[in-house]
Amino acid sequence: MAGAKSAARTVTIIDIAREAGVSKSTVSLVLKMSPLVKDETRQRVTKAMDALGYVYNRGAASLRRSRSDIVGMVINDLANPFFAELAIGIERALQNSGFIPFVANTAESVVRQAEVVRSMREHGAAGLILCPALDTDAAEIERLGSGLPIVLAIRRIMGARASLVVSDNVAGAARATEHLVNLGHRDIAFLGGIGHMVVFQDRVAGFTRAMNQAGLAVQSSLIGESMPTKDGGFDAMSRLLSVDGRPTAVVCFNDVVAIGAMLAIARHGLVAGRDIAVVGFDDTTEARHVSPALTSVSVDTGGLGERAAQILLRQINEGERRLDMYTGEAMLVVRESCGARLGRRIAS
Amino acid sequence: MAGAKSAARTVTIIDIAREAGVSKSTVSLVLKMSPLVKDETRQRVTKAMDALGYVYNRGAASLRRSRSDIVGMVINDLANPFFAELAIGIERALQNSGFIPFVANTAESVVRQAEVVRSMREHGAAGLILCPALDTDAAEIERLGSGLPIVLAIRRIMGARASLVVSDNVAGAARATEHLVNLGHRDIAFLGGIGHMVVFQDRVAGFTRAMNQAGLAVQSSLIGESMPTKDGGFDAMSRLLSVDGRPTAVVCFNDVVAIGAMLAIARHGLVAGRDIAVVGFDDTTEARHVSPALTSVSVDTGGLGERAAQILLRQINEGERRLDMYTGEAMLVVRESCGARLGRRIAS
DNA sequence: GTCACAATTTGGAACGTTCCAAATATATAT
DNA sequence: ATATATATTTGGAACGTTCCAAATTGTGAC
Repeated sequence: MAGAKSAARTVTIIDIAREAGVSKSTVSLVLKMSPLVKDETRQRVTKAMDALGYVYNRGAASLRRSRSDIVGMVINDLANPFFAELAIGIERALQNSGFIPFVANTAESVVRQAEVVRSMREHGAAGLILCPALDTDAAEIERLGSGLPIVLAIRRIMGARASLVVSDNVAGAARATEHLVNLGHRDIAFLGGIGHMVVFQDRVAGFTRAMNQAGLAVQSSLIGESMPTKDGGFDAMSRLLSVDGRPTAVVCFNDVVAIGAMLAIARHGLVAGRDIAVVGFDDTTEARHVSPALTSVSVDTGGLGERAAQILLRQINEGERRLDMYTGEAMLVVRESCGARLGRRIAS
Repeated sequence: MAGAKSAARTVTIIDIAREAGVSKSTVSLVLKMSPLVKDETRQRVTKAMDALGYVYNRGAASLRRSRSDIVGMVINDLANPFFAELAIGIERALQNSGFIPFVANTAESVVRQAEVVRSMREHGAAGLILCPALDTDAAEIERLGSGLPIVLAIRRIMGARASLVVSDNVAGAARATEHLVNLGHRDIAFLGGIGHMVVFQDRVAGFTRAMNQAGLAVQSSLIGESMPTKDGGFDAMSRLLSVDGRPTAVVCFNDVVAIGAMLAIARHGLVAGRDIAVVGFDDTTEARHVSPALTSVSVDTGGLGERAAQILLRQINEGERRLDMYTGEAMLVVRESCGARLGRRIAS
């Protein structure tokens, strides 16, 4: 169809102009939907455009207008469903904004992170949504972001001057803990995550607050750090189980840790939700899929992403210098792994 | 630090030239690592660059050279860990190629797919890796891709003129089926997937071939279509279980379907791997995380992604018109859900 | 037919880079 | 010193768009 164009020189606005018998300026006006151009002209131009198979050159355009329609989205671990959901939320919110996201995965590498951010800047990104890699500090953020609007998502970074979208980790962990307390648990452990992550600190803080409010002490032996992965959760739980006076319930750093922990529980011949109550954090889709289904703190991941996008857009469009901060609500979703559904209350 | 530049006009190659006392051409040479420029000059220039905080404008560059370093990556469902892994594989292979991926999620919408592809072309993408949305046909591919190198991943599309990277669905399904046959199963069902997906057809073909080779008939009642989701798998399995003469084993369209099926099995008071053997397809990370661990056909997802990227790069760099096709090997990974680990052979 | 005004259309001159042909500097041989 | 070759450097002229000020066309009133 359409006759084989051989040499394939790119079709430009000027070719269209010639074909439609107008000037390039007019074509440009048509392109930007200007109300200035007469209807009949507009039609002639659009006809010429798809006759020649024109494709708009955004690069050239943003060179001239010196602003682009690209926003960067830098994710520390796309393989993690939690961050994938976040990314999708961001994309959704960007849908009709006139901006298009540039996604990159850093795999928790600060080096790679610097590379991709640099590349995004070189491509003229108008702003950045960043889920910082594990060892990113405020100085690094400053270095990376200098000048362009940037919103940090999920991982708070002490001292960083940037907008922020996080979930209410303290309240969420507290709520999960309270729930376990109400079910009659007294010996409750916190499992997984590494000490220098702010998210970890926040969640432990919530845990501790709820424990104290219930008049319970938090012994340091009941806070078991680990990598925030399934294997980490498995190991940490195994350690906990091999010791006398094991807890009757655990609040986990996140869902993957919780799932690892449940595996360890099963490996010890115990049943999660019956012998030991487990609750996770983030409420990823996996939480629903494991068996027993995981009770988890839901943070409306997609919603956080959308919010991050909105904040970024506002910052870009209004040239706001003010830093924004949004804390998403955390709700407990009760399923089976905490034992509540069994009507069972495990006394200490 | 670095003194507040107020008006923030962008720093260009020309500013650098002035600062370093050379011409813009020289700066350009430095930028492209040309061996032509004298070492001492090069140093002066680089110094000027980070003194002024220069950031390269790739847009302008690719306008002039009329080729960009962007490749598009269009994924039908990023929330699905399988495709997320694929995406990561692609990104990894692109890492040091000088190209940077532009990722977009279509959420199985053909409309959205057309939009994002268009946007990528407007941004000058040099090529495209496309995991087509569900209802994409050859004509649509033609429309979208016309002109630029494009490789289709995972989902084959009848009649589409494009390079292709898929896993060996026929052999994989056959292998899974044989395994069940060897364990003594006679009544084996195929579960999940929808009839007009080519992937479905291929996997059913492999299933049928293996059954026939074992002298077993495939009754149509034993092929249960469903959406390729957890819920779909749950429903299809439930249907199967409520009927007399239920199968003793099921080959599932993919892992999510299998996980849904296992849920249904549990709901019926049965145990997957003991009462009914289940095998999945794709071997996503989830397969390892469920309990009982899911036996699945592994397709080296990341590897497929890398291969797709390689093919695309070759096509771009060598301007090859020839269409490439790669079929990734499919291996069975035996875990618990098929019962093999129990040493148990379920007689029919 | 002329005037004033609104509605359309239109040539350049940017935007920040690369590329080419040509200029200049440096080294080497005479 | 001169000629020759080699190593560096350098002005434009693109690339495909937008924007501005100015030109052209159309309309209605006189």
